[in-house]
Amino acid sequence: MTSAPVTAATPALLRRVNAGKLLGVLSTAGVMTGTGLIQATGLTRATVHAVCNDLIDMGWVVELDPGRDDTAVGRPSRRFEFNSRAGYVLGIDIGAGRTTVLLADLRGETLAKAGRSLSSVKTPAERTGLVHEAVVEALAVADVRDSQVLAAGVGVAAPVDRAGNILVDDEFWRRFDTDLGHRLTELHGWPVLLENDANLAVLGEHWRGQGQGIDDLAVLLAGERFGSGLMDSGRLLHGSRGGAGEMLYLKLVEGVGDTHGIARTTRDQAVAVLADPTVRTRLRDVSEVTAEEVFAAAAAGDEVALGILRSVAARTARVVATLGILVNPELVVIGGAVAEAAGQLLPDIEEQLAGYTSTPPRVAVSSLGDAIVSVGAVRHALNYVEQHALDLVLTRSA
Amino acid sequence: MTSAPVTAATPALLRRVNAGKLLGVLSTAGVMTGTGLIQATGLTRATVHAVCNDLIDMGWVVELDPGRDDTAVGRPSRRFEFNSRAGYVLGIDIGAGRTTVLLADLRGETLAKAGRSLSSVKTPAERTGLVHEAVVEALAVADVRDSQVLAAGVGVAAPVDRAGNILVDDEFWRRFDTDLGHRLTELHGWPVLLENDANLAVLGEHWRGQGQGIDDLAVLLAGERFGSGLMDSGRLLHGSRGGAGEMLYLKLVEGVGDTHGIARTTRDQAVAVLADPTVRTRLRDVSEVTAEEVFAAAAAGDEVALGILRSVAARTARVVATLGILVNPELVVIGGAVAEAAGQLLPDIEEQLAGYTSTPPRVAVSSLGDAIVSVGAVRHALNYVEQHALDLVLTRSA
DNA sequence: GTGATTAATATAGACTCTAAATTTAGGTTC
DNA sequence: GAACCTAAATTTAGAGTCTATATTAATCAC
Repeated sequence: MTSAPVTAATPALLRRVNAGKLLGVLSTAGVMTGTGLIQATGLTRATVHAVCNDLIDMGWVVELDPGRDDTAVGRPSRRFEFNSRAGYVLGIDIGAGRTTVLLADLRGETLAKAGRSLSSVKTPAERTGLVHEAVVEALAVADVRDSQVLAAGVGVAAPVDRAGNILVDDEFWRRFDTDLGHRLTELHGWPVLLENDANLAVLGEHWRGQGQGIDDLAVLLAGERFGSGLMDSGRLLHGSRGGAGEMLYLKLVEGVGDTHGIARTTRDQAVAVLADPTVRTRLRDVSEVTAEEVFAAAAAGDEVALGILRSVAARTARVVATLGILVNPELVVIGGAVAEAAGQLLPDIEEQLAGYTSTPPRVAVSSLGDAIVSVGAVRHALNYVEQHALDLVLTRSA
Repeated sequence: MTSAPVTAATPALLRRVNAGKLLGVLSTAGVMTGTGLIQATGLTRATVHAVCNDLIDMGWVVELDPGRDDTAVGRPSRRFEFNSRAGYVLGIDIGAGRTTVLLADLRGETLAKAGRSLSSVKTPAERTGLVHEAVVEALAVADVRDSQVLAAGVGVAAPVDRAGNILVDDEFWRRFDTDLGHRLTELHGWPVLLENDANLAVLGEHWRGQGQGIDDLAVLLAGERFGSGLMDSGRLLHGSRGGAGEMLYLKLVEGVGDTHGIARTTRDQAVAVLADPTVRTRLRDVSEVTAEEVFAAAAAGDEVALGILRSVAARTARVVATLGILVNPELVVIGGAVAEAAGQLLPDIEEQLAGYTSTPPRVAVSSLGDAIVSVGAVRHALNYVEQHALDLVLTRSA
């Protein structure tokens, strides 16, 4: 009835539980004394020391010179610190036009970043090759070897089931390498954890973005196409085929009609307006009509641009409303290529949103920029490492 | 890092874990021998016996006369059985027009059922009074006392947060007694677990309905108003203010426009059609136009009624499509007052659904009838009991 | 009855934790 | 620099839990 581990509970399980707890405290706190750990965990000194010795042997914890925290009375404490260099993780974003690789230590601090454009990619093999190049570059910058990488989180713009399989249902994604994960493992040896990009985005925002401390959270990737990642009670929603957060239903939403994101809609509307030669706007002066140009013109007071943005905001509000009502997050974070500029839209979006529900979610704009997916990928990899910490054998060279 | 209990793990935790595991096996299996439990849990005979003795002392398990399973060789085994009468639970559905109470044993078998019409209720106190009456009746029928009831699950048609608070945002619900839970606890003494009715419906379908074994599940209550309960990976979605599954977004969905359910829409469309005196249909013969009459007429081949149902099916398909795409359940179960009749709509709904997504959820009609919420309420109460089994003190009179 | 078979019971040992007594490594004070 | 103070480390004893193995018990077959 009560949930229980799969195997029988033997005395060794206690040590495992307590080691996990202690490691959890150490991984989020800084340097800690034995006494500090006693207070944080409720364990006895004898146990704390025994567990710490185990963790030191395993390589997860290092012991510093004895010392004290200013107040200097009594025998100096043993001081323990999480060994954030016991291993490394990779966070890889494989987008339509670009791949971004982050290398991080076990605290999630970024040690290196590398990227490659994928816009000219023709075959899956080419794409894998460029990802490989970026990974090699990132590892080289930080002087980290493959054997020290404990896991890699990889985000792709396709549904991914809970087992990490890329599910391709439409023609577009058939051009994608669904075996990407195995290829990377073959090349480098580390475990590859595939996940949908919007799902990783919500992990990223929950960890290091606007959604910190908010366990009912949605992220709306709003660049060229709308996509969303959903979190309820701190847990990522997946759906039966990895499709949770899929936005195709927008075709059925009045005033939306398709899954085009903010950037694309802004561009399309600008082009449509400019087709009328009598319309006067500074948008005529730009060499190419892009969303950025429209945002800039609006910021400069151009009435036509402002009108377009009002319309885009109204449309976005409807998207947020549907998500907000059905899934009921506390906060919806708007991310993706246009996130920064989308700040201009916020007041309009919030105003419109109030018209659809009396309990609208809060809306914020991502501060993670184009790293939103790769940061989430790092978090995804760290989750895996934390889950398996006591089973992993570290390469003790670190 | 690894999830761990709040308190420090002491040797007593092992016994707790193993007791929980053993109780879980016993509560789902029937009579089990010591050897059977050894195989099911991986524990040693010594441990199994020690734990069983504990559980017998606590009242959760009863020991039968030694005996054997046909194959008769060797010393007879001790035989253990989950004591499904160690306590009882209530499942209470408080709907707009009616309250239904189920009394069940700890295996979830229904022992008594009672109900009261709430259609003439004017005040919260009256409603509570009628619920109380129904509870008293159910307990009396099965000769169960309040002190033997371990928990009651209560479903209401309002958002309920994770702490069990009814959240009233609109005027309609202000007429509801948001303090209902405390009133019932005062009256009877047992813990009251409030939950949204559609959320309970999905628990019910997952437990004893069409959704058994399906962990990504949605239930669409489709009677007078659409409401939904969502489950991802076996876990109920709540949202930040208990609003997950809220259908108000349907106002924004083309071809839907409001949250009216199948019964109401069917009725409304029939009335609209009949307003044209030139239309010939057997619906003119009925004394009052109801959804049931339209379904019956359609079943009898009435073209006008069939046309209405096609339209209602198309509308319902859009509702299912939005849910199915965004949350991606494996199965959507249609429940509520019209569930049985809605079987007629299934082929149309499925056909339309295929037009909206290439990976539509399966659609089924609930077989739990009007007990869908109360059955879920029983499951909700049982979940609570299982969670707290080893902390509860049973009234040993049972 | 005697033997075979299966399970219960008893005993010894290992691992984990807590709790309390003892020792240690610094400071401070005179 | 010796005596004292303090907080932490270390040691020791004890209790709870599990496994593993040996012993005993109950039943059936012959």
